[in-house]
Amino acid sequence: MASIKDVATAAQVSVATVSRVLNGHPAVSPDTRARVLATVERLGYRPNAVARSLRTRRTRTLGLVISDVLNPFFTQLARSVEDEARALGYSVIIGNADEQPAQQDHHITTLLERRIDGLLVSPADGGSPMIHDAARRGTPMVFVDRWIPGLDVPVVRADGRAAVTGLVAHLYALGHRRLAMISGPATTTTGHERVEAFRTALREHGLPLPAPYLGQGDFQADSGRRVTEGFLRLPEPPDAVFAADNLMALGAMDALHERGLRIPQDMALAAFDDIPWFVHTDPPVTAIAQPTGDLGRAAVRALAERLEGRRPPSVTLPARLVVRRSCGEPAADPAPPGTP
Amino acid sequence: MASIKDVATAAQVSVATVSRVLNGHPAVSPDTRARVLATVERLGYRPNAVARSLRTRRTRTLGLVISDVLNPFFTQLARSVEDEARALGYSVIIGNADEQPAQQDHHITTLLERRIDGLLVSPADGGSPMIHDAARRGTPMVFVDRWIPGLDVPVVRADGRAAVTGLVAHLYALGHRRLAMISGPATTTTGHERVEAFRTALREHGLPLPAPYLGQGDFQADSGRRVTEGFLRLPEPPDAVFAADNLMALGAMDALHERGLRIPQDMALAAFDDIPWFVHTDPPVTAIAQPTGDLGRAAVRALAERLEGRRPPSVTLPARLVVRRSCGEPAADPAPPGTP
DNA sequence: CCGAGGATTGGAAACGATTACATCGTCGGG
DNA sequence: CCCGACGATGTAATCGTTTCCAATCCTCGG
Repeated sequence: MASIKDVATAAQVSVATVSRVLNGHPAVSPDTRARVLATVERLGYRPNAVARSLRTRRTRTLGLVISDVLNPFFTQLARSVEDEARALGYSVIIGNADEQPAQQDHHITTLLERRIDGLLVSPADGGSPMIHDAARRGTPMVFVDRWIPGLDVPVVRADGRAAVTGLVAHLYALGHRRLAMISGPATTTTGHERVEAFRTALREHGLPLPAPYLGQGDFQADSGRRVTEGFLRLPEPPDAVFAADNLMALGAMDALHERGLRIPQDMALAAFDDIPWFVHTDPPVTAIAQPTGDLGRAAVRALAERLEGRRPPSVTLPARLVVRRSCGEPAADPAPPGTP
Repeated sequence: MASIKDVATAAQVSVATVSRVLNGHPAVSPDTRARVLATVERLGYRPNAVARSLRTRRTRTLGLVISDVLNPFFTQLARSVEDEARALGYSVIIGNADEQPAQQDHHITTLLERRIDGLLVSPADGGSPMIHDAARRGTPMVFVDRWIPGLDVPVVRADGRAAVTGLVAHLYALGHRRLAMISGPATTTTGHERVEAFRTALREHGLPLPAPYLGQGDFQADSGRRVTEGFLRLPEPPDAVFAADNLMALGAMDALHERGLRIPQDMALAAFDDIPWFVHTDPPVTAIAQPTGDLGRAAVRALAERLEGRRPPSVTLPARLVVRRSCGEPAADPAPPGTP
């Protein structure tokens, strides 16, 4: 493959001049520029980003480590991250941790070896030594959605507490009193936070959250199914289940359908994270929607600021309740009454 | 950040020796090795993959250009590609074309500049000059799912024709006679091929495919909705619709639900591409399932072979019909009667 | 006791760009 | 008429590795 030297030779100029033309440096005479460009075209020359990065010590690449590509929430996030990054002139390398800390660390390692300019992470666990390490060494970093407490790293996330409160009120109003929850891993901030919000909201309505009504999931569909089956075996099963993410809600639906139970008559169901398919499920699922696109874009912008030397603040955006039919009657139409 | 030179100095050896230790070269004495490794550890040294790639002219990175990250089919594909690539020691950079040739070319350009070792593409259109160019220059390349005719590039894909025939038979058996289709862009091979398979299958049953019953979509949900609305405005609307991908099927469901029409009583619906959510929609959607994971893995293996200098053959795997309830009664259980 | 040959190790040349600095005309002002 | 400045270009160092080749030091057989 042709190198800058080949172009220089063919155009009868020095490599410095070719480089200047390619980088739009002003100090090049118009006809030299034209000659170089013509030669570039003729040889089909493509600059070698590897060499360029070695010299400039910048790759114009961002790393994004997410916990699960198959989760539509993260897919949408990745999508908006990529869009915004492209607009800012960056490429994105996505690493899928699959909710496994080991894989997450593998990705972080290779991303750092590749000398990405900055890192966007939604940590799969609370204490990855690799992330601590990266943060300590000053890798420009921003957390999205989930974060690790105690690190001086900006966090871009949605606050679902108000929406959870709204959801509990909604369930209460519909007559549900035995509310259960399928939680995410306690090691993730979102896993922990959503449970706390739920517990608090229940307390405000004078409802308990007995231990058997709090099932431990791992944000994957199977765990939702397993926990739901556990609920159903209880002497007094809950009459409403709140899943801490969309995949576990899916698992819960599986379990209920399998037993021939109807939603919401036999059991109400709600989920954290809204996804396009929730409109089409049977019944449509009431969910708490995060402003996913905004999260991704804000995270990239924050990271870009860090790369320019500034210290961007954390960003918290509101989530909102989207009422559909999986908790009971109302829902004349899918217009969201939740927080704005 | 510490470089190999720093390690060499600190360990009192030459950079050559450090490099040998790092690459597992045998000609290093055990205690030198130990000393170097200790130093690496102490300094927290991370090899610079950029410099390494410049020297070795390999990046151990594969590029994957897909047409739409939000489409679960491609997400799953990306997932399996990444898994297999990781197993083979490669990283993957994903580029999302969003069904836009311009964005596709942008991604291919930057991937080539980054000197990825090989390229996996599911082209968004039929004639991208950029792809032709890359192929002509000998970039190791493999097409997945979609391909561009006339290029000497291996194709890894699923053949849906048998399954489409099965689907039409299924619809016919259920009494549907006015079958319509929402097709993908004619410029994509899959778009074209699925229509032809459908048309052929109809002919075998003595059914016509009148022009108004063939709606042009673009593989995105909105187009499915739009085309379906068109069908409904026809003097004699179809009684069954086959969408050429899952997103357009989603759009079709939207359109039908909005008008208060029931599936399958008012209109049967089937889709190409099976996705986890089709089990939970109202009603569950009959679909043609591609062996997505196998496709991704086979594609990576083919590309890896090309990188080792061999010339892997194209691979075609069968798709199969998964009968659910969106076309009519039967479906005692979701066991697929289609092709094996 | 000597040279061959193996085991270790170091020196230095790439890889393909960017960029500080030097060079060389040319030209306008004093 | 001379000088400093400016515009256009070239030279060469540099980024952090890998790897070819040579040098060194032993060990051992003859």
